[in-house]
Amino acid sequence: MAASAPPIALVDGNNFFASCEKVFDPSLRGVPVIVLSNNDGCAVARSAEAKALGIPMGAPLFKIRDIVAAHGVRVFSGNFELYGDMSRRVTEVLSSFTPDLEVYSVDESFLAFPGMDHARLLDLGQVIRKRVERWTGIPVGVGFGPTKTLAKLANYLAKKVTMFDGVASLMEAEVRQAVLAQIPVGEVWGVGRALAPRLEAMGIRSAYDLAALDPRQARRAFTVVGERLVRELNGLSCLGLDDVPPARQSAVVSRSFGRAVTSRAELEEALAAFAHRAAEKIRAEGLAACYVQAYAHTNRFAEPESRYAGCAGTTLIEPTADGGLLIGEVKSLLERFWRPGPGFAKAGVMLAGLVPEASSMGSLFGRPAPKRDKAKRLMAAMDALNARMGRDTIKPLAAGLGKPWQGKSAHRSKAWTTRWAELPVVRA
DNA sequence: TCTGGGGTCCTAGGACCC
DNA sequence: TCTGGGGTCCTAGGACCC
Repeated sequence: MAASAPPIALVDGNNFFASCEKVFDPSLRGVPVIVLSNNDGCAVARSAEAKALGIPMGAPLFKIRDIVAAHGVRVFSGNFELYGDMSRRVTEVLSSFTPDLEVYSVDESFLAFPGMDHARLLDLGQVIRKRVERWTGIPVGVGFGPTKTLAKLANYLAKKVTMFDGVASLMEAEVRQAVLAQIPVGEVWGVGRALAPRLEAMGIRSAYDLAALDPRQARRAFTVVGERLVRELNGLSCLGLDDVPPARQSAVVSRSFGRAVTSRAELEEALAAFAHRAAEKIRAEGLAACYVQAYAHTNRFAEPESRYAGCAGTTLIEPTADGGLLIGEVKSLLERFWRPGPGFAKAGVMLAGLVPEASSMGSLFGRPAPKRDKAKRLMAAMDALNARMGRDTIKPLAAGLGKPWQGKSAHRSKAWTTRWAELPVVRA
């Protein structure tokens, strides 16, 4: 056999958001738990017990009220501050195993183990599971493969097949031969809603069928994405491990409203709040934006005749991360697409064309340097205070005090780990 | 009554230039 | 009558991911 590719592990949290809630509330053990998206809209995480009740991923809460009531399902509003912090803790534990780590999402990381003996991988996987669970309280699954795509598939098996006890490996070609035919093609990482039916129409039903496709044919039918899929499934690594996260290209802040917004002043306030938050995000990464866009639309499930979507964007004279300036921009953008009448259900602000702040050296037409520097110091002071005292300790008035447009969040748990006032209390 | 948010990559097609 | 070809850049939109 050719020198095989170094093992890659995919480690991910089981039912991550639901597990985070369980860590801090012992009464949730053995009980069905769901976590809702923003605005208490859909179930975005389900504990094993909730899955067993047949609650589908992404189910709108109003459609599962009956199941929730009948089985005493515990319902939580998304507490993303908590999940973010728990995610950071899990990553910290994982980095005790290898420096070669890519944080792929809030609940998933790829880890590389070059030179590791394949025979020892399953044991290593169990050690990882135990350490993460003991140190953070979060149960995880581990999948090993010579490529990211195969590591993802192995992770799928680790969860799906009880016998694997949370750890599986697809390092060996013979194992893949035996197993891939059992996996529906739609489970392959990168095969989504649109691609799966097209593949099935071609008679490609399993991961095995897809792996057997001629890469050139895959490219013709499904672009380079398809070709890469086929190669990755055959153990040829096309997707490297990014241990340094690539610089972000855009930042979006958007929200669904708690109720339809019909007042222009309210919509303007919401957009200002989003612009403020988006500016905060890019400042935290030392970036500045060259382009800003604002948008708002009515309920996307409404009758087509009554729908309206407005959107406007502008290129900035000089890159900026100044919240005050960006708030001014979105206000004038709103002027371009505002329309009285429709009740807006959701709005958002996008900052794009992000560049390192240091490279924004101003322009002939930009603001004079002293004014710009003053704004910069103001932003830095605000960020420092908010970092210490908690988000929105201070914020621009334009971003609103009342927030009548704010989404629903009726079942929020505490920010147990990130706010002093909400620290759990232990009684002996 | 009630249906998330935040990203990336890829392609097609138009504008523009030589 | 006849009306190039190729490259680049930008944007919009689709698909995918979690």
